[in-house]
Amino acid sequence: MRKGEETRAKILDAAEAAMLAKGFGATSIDELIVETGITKSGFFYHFRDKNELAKALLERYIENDERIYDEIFGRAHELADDPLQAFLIGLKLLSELLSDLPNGHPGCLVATMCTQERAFDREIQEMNRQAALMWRRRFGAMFREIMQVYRPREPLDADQLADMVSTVLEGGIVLSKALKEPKSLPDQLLVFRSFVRLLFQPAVQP
Amino acid sequence: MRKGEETRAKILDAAEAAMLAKGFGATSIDELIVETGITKSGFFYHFRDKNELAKALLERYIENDERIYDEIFGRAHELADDPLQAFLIGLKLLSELLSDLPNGHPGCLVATMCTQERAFDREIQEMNRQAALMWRRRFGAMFREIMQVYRPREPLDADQLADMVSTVLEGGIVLSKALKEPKSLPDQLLVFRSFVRLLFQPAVQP
DNA sequence: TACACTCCTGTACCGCCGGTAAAGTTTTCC
DNA sequence: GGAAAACTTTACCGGCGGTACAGGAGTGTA
Repeated sequence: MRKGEETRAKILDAAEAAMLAKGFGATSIDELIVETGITKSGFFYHFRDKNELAKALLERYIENDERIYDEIFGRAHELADDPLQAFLIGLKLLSELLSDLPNGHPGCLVATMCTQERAFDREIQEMNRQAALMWRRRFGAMFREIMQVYRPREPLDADQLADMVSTVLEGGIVLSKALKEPKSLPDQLLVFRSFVRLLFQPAVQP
Repeated sequence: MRKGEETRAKILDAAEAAMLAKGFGATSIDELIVETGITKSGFFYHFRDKNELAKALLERYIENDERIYDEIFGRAHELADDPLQAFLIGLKLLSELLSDLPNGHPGCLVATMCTQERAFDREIQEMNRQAALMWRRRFGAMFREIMQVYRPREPLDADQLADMVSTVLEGGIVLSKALKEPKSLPDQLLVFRSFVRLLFQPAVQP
């Protein structure tokens, strides 16, 4: 039982790296079993087919993603009581974490599965949707907290602002990859951070 | 000659739709020739291999993309002399254009080829990079114009702001697809528009 | 009118890949 | 020690990307 999960994890690790680099279709089961040191039948013992693999992959990815956000914004809330300050600190911590990735962000599985949506079944598309909705709920709650203390200078919706976090992250990943500039992603996040600060901080001087 | 270009265009049309929907790997040449009403040999007469097809596809896509931006921001500059107003009008026009797409944005080829980068050769990766750099130059020039008239309230770099346009577009496309909410993309663009207005418009009241 | 050139079709073939089937073997855990 | 889990082995299938090459139809041109 323990051994099985280990092998499964090894397959998922290899698959995740390959899928993020080459996409779903270009990642062959054969290459995964070579990298994992397993036979083809061994692979199909763990996953009924490639779609099942994709599902397991996405599930694990989203869980990990949530864990990271929990940690970062949890830490941010320890460092500041004010909801705006906590959020700004969270964005900074996230930007620093992304800066520290040596080869840049490896890519977002949600995004790769969105840009290849018709290659996956409805269940996966629904998982993707739920992931995006969870991001909206998470950051939306933060913006609503902030709005109870600060009045935004522009009448923007908390959910739309929350979506902007996801947008900047997903867009920043794409741009970083296109430009081959890993710094772009953390930089874009800091630009967004400036916007948020500008939106909620009271106007300075007369 | 005329006939050949026509067939070529038909292949590219079918390929673009399929690639944006399913990705590169999941799009088979066989399905393209069925849709185009051509034989397999006929396909390989036009494109040496699948990578050649991808290259032609990307080239055409980027040209069209540039044309659209030329039109929209050209029109915006006709409607306002002030560079900030022109840019804000341009974003609004772009948002409206994206709102009018009945099934939402079909996806960005640059993004799909970035999220599957290792499936393509270096030439394509370089084309992608050049496309992102052109966006940066285009919007960077606009922000520099704006900055000659308005002082930003936060010390942000024109190129980073330019990249933010690409980020919001690419990220908005991903989010729209994930959420299955076509409105998200134009909405996110309008949120960004509010940020730009906030950044450059002088503070109201003492 | 003939030729050259573009734009294909037809046929036959190759190896990789996703997937199936089923029987057998080793490893792990209780 | 025995059952269940975790595989291996072998054999096979059809689809797909790609190659090779011969042939043919339509078109502009000398």
